[in-house]
Formats: sequence, structure tokens, C-alpha cells
Amino acid sequence: QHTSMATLKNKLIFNADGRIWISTPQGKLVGKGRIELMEKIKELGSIRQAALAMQMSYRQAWQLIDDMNSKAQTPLVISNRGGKGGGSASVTEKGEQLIALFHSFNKKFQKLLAGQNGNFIF
Amino acid sequence: QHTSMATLKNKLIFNADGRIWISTPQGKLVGKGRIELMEKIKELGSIRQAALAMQMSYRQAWQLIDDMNSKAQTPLVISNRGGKGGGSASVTEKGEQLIALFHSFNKKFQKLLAGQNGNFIF
DNA sequence: TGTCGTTATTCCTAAACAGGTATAACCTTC
DNA sequence: GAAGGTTATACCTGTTTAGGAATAACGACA
Repeated sequence: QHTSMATLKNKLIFNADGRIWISTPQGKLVGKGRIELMEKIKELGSIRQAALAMQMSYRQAWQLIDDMNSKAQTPLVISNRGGKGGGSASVTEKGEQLIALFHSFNKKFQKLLAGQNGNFIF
Repeated sequence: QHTSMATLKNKLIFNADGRIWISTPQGKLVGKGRIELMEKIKELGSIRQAALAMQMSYRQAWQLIDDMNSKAQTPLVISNRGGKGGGSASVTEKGEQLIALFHSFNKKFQKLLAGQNGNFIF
């Protein structure tokens, strides 16, 4: 039988939760959302298509990328306008490295969260 | 000589960062700020004095506590108005337990963050 | 019974944010 | 040189958020 996450034998369960990101001295660089955006860009080859796939406006996607690139000082996503297909975007080598770093970091974090949850029974 | 956190031998350093909290099915219950608020209440015996010590408005402090208590379903902070000193507030046993749980959780999280930072050199 | 400092609550305003719309610039291909 | 689809950017507005101000209500104590 399935046991609710909210109660266990009439005891309340509180969940360990959190968010992680990678930051620069100028503030937040990338978190879950921006990493996913970069992955969609890698997959689809365009900012617009990536935004569409994430149900995000092109405007917001572009702003995120612009912010990321300027904080990182080195480009993480590069883009071209005009030409075949109207334009294109791709993830740089640095961008790929950052994606990998974030995934590694996040995996450890998720393990930490999962390990905590047994403790929160009141 | 001191080495900047931002650069190391002309390499950029990105920092692992994040926030954690304890949540209920109704959403966030307590994070760093609310835990500190509870500790100040325990120390000072009043919501107003705790808010003052944290440079927070009484209004905001009260709202945080109200939200906390209702989400936890069991009171974490109890308060009385009138009487000696005008009124008072204190942290319940459940509140104390939650504080201890958060500190334990947070200690592990801070270790995770510290352990990551060597990786973020570009 | 008045004073005191606190708890509890409402109301209002200014600032920050979110997000849509519109449009120019661009370059390949036909 | 027109079409097409994308990048890049400015503008405008409704919504959410933050937080101050004001005011009851309260109970011990002098």
C-alpha cells in the first residue's frame, strides 16, 4: 500500500528542500532553468525554438542568455542572425562544461535531500 | 598573500551556491531567516524585539510566524498580549526541534557547497 | 483605573517584476 | 531582390510585492 508523503502513521512529515545554482561575483549565473534552456538550445539550435519548448517567451529566454554571457565574461551561448533558417544559436565548449558541472553538483545535492527526509517526522 | 575568490591565476572561479529550507505540502515552512527569527524570539522573549534585532518590521516578523504556525499545524511560536512587559512570545518544543533539524541539515549542506568550489575553475 | 509595551490587524502607497507587443536588423536561399 | 525565420531591442502596462502607518485589544502592575 502506498504511504502518503504528507503523513505517516498520523505523524506530520516535513520535507527537506532547496535550490542550488552557480554564481559569480556579479550574482547568479545558472540554475536549473538556465541549464535546461542551454540544453534545449543545444538540441534545437535556436533560442526561439528552445523557448517555445520550455513554454517561455523568446524575450525572457534571450534575457537569460544575455545575462549569463555577460556574467560569465566568456560566451556560453553564441548566436547568429540571418542566413539559413533565419538564424541559429549554439552552446559553446565553456557552456557544455558548465552544464556538466551543474549536473554533478546537482546529483550530490539531490542525494543530500533524499537522505534528510527520514529525519523530518514529528 | 591573499588570493581573491573571484580569480585564481587569471582563471575565473564560479561558486557553488544555494538555499535550503524545510517545507510542508502547503509550501515553505522555514529557511535561514525564519530559523534566525525563532532563535531571536527565544533569546529576547518578544516578537517585536526579535524583529528589531533583525532590522525587520514587526509586521513582517508577525506574518512569518503566523504563516509558520499555520503550515506546521502545531504551534512553533506562542505569544501572549498584555500583562507584564506588554506581552511576550516563546518558542515551543516543536519549534526547538525544528531549529535543531535545520541546523543539522544546513551543516551538511554547507559542507557540500564547500566541497564543490574547487571544481569551478575555468 | 490609568499607564505601558506588546500582540494582532487593516489599509494604503510606492517600487519592483513579469510579460506581451511591436519592430528593426540580419543573411541565406530561391 | 523578395521571402522567410530568427536574433536583438525598445516600449508599455497590469500585477505582484514590500513595507510604512495607523489603530485596536490586551493584561499585569502601580
